[in-house]
Amino acid sequence: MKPVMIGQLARETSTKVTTIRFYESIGLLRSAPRTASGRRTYDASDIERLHFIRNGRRLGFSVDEIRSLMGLAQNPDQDCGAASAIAAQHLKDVEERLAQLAVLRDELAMLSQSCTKARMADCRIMKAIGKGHPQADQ
Amino acid sequence: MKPVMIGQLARETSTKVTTIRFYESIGLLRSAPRTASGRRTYDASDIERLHFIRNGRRLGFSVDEIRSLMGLAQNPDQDCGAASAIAAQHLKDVEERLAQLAVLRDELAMLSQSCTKARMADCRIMKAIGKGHPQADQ
DNA sequence: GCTTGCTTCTACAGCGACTAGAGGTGGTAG
DNA sequence: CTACCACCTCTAGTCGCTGTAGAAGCAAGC
Repeated sequence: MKPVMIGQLARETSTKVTTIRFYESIGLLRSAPRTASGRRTYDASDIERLHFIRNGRRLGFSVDEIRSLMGLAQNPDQDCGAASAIAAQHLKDVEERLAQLAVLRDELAMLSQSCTKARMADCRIMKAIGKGHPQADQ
Repeated sequence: MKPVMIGQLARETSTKVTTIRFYESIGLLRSAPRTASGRRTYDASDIERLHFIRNGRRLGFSVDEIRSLMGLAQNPDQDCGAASAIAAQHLKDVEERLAQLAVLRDELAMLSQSCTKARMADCRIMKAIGKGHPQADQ
């Protein structure tokens, strides 16, 4: 019930103090009320909100997406179509990156396998990376 | 044989002009010799070098890794153990990211599936992201 | 009341790998 | 001669933080 200071909030949400201040500076968290000596104080709703942000980030949502989601939550009676659309789009993005990364991995695996422990000048890895033009000495 | 200007180099390597200048500024490309009027000129070896850089980047190597690889290539008689170590490490990193991303995808897929087209206030997606603390109104 | 040591404060710079823009010069084609 | 493009430099912005410097607040022990 009683308000906590920034360090306590940081501990409870596994967030760095500097990150909390950063979130405030970009308007993701409200401007926290201050004590007489200027220290930020937080209540239960701030903790909740920061949990939401951190979980959102952990799930790979951008700050802007999180901002949108929290904005949508302001209208509790609206249906959640917009929110689920954001989540669906994000899932699609992640799936795409996953596919790209898998291609990359295969390419790198081939590269690594091709190594014959040669001299640098004959290294297949170097040749593979340098491809695009056959080697022209000098 | 004849030297080319930056635009031509950009076209041949599918690189933006600004990126080429950026690579020069960070020492990834040499300081290109200039014409009388101050324009950069490039020869075949620059094209080759830039191909190497672009392919390396496409494969996800960091600029520093590329720098190291190109540095190693200066000693053509050394064996390529160091180069293949860089590649192997990078492959490992990619595999790790891939695994993390797969976990993320699964989590997001569950999230998306859980949507019941409810009011925002009852949205399961929002609740799942906000987890960490049960909702306390106000 | 003084010191110690932790927490908090502000303000700003830095990361990586570019990208974009402003504002200007050089060279050439019609 | 003028229009147009390619090129130049320099600076700032992107994203999501992280780290630093230097000052001040605050509780506890002596």
